[in-house]
Amino acid sequence: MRFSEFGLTTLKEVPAEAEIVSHQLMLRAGLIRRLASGLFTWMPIGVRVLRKVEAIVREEMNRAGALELLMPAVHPAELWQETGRWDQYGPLLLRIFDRHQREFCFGPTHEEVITDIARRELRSYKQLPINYYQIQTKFRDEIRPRFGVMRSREFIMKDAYSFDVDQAGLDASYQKMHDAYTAIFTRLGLTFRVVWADSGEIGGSKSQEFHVIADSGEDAIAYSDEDDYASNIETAATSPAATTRPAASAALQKIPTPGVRSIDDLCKLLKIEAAQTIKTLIVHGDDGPVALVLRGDHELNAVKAQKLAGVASPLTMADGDTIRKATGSEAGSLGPLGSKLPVYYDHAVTAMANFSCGANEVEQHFTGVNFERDLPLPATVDLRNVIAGDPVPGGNGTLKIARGIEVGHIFQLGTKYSESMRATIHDQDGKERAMHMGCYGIGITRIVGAAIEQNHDANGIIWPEPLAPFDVVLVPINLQRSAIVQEAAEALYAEMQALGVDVLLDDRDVRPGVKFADAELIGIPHRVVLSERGLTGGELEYRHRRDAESRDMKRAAVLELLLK
RNA sequence: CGGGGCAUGGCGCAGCCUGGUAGCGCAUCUGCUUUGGGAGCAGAGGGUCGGGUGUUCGAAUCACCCUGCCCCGACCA
Repeated sequence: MRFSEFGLTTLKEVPAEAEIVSHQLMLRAGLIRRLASGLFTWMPIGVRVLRKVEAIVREEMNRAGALELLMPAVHPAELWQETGRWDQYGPLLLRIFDRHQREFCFGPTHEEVITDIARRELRSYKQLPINYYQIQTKFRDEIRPRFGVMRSREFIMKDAYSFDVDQAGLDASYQKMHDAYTAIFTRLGLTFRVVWADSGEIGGSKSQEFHVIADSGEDAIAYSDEDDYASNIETAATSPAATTRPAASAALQKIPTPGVRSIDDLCKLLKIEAAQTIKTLIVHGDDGPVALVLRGDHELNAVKAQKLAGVASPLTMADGDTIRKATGSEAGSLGPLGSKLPVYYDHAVTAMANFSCGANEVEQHFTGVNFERDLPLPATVDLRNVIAGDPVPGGNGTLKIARGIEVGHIFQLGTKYSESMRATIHDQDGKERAMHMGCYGIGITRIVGAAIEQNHDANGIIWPEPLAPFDVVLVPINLQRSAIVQEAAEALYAEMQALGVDVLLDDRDVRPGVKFADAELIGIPHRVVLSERGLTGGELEYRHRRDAESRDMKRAAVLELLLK
C-alpha cells in the first residue's frame, strides 16, 4: 500500500472524548471514528488489524475442528421467549419492530439461535460432537458504554457453541476450546491469564475467562504467586480464619460517637485501624432484612452474598426506612450485638478480638467487643472479596491482585438451553436426550483495544507483529527529489510485495519528521529508511518499533529478517 | 438509574462571569522557500456558537426546557 493512496489521517492532538490510552491512540492513529455513544466505524487501517485477529481466531477454531457458520444479527422475539430470556435480559436487549409490528431483537448473543439450528439439524448421537462458530456483530445496549471499543454497544464477537451427548463429551469439547483459546492468545502475542469465573448454579458447569493483563483493566484478578491458580476476584474463595483469636483484653464499653456515619469516621474518632472494626450491612433476605457482618476494611462480595440461603438474589441493599424498622437504629451505628435479625458473619470476623462496632443505637458504638464473652462464637460464611496476601484457595502461596481485560470466556452450559428449547438427539439406546452444550466467546474488537493497552509508548502503538496492520513501513527520504532514492524505494516496495510482505510505502511529499512520527504512532513493527546517503554506501537503515536505535543493514539482510 | 461536567469551523481550545454581531493553535487549499524527527513566510476557504422557547433595542454570552456526549457511582452502615 502507498501511504498517499491509503486515505489515512492521523491526529496530533488527543480528542477530548477519549479517556484511556488505547482509545486515544485508536482515534489518533485513525483506526476508528465514533458515530454515536458505543458505536464506531472501523477505518481502513483498523479493519486491517481486525482482519488479522479474525484470521488467527478462525485458523485456530478450524484447527480445533469447529465449523464456521453465520447467523442473523436480528432474532425473532418468540425464540427468546422460549428460554425466558426475553424478560430476563432486560434493557440490555435492543428490541425492534418490523413493518408488521412483529417484535424482534438485535442479538446480544446467540444461544437461542444456535439451539434452534441444533434441534433442527441434529437427530442422532452419531452427528456429535459438533461445534459451530461464527464471527459476527453483536449489539448490547450497555448502561454505560466506555473506553472506546473496550465496552461498546456494537462489537464483533467470535462465538462458538458445542453440542455433546453427555457431560463427558462436554468436558472434552470444553477442554478443546480451552486449548484453542490458549493457542489463539499466545499467537496474538498478548500477555494473558486464564482465570476461574463465576461457576454458576447449574451443577457441574464451569467457566473460565481469558484476561489480557493491563492496569486499565475493568476486572480484578486474584492469582497465586506460587502455582497456576487464578480467579476473577468475584469468585476467589476465602477460607475460615486459620489464625487463633487473641485473648479478650479490653472491657466492653458503650461510647457515644456523635456524627459517626462510616467506618472511616469511627476510625478517626477512636484513632484505630479499619481492621479493628466490623461493619454491618443490611440487605434484603427471603423473609425480611438480614445482616451481613464484615471486617471494617473488607469489601462485601455481592456474588457470594446473593448465593447464600436466605439472602435475596440479586443482592439489594436495604433502604433507610427498612433499616430503621428492622434495627431501631440508623445506618452507621449498626452492629451484631443485640441484633434481632438473622446475621451472616464473614470468615475473617471470628479471628478478631477487642473490636469496635455499632451498638444499634443512633450514634453509639461498642468498643472492646469479644466473641465467647460478649457474643457467642458464630458459624461463618464467605462474604468478602479476597485481598492481596490472602492464602490461595486450595493451593499454594498467597494471592496477588492484578487487573485484566476480559477478551475470552468459555462456559459449560449443560442442558439449560437444550431442555428449555427441546434440543434432543437419540442416543445409542434409541433414547431421546437433551444435548450438553458449551459456549465460547472471544471479543474480536476488544482484543484490538486490549493489545494497544498492553503495547504502547509515548509515541504511539507498538503492535505485536501478528496484529500489525502492516509488517513494515518504508520511509524514503527525499523521495520526490532523489532519483536514487526513488528507484531503490520502488524496487524494494515491489520486491516486498512479491514476497508477500505487508508493506506500507510512505510516498508522501512531507518532511521526514512527519513520516517518522506517523510510523511510530500507527505502530508498524519494522521500519526501513531509504536515504541517498545510505544507498550510496549500499546500506538501508533498519529499526524495530521497540528498538531505541536504528542500525545499518544490507538490503538482503533486511529482506531475510522480514521473512524470518 | 443517581451524581458531576461538557457542547463555539474537521480536531484541540479561548470568548460567556460584566450582552454590542466570533477568535487562537492544529488541519485543509494556493504560492514561494525548505527537506533526516510533527518546517518558515505570505495569502485563502470554512462556523445557523447542539436544538427550542423566553428576556432584551440587541443573545455564543442571561433564564427555562430539550437533546447529545464524557466522567464518577450504583457496598454510608
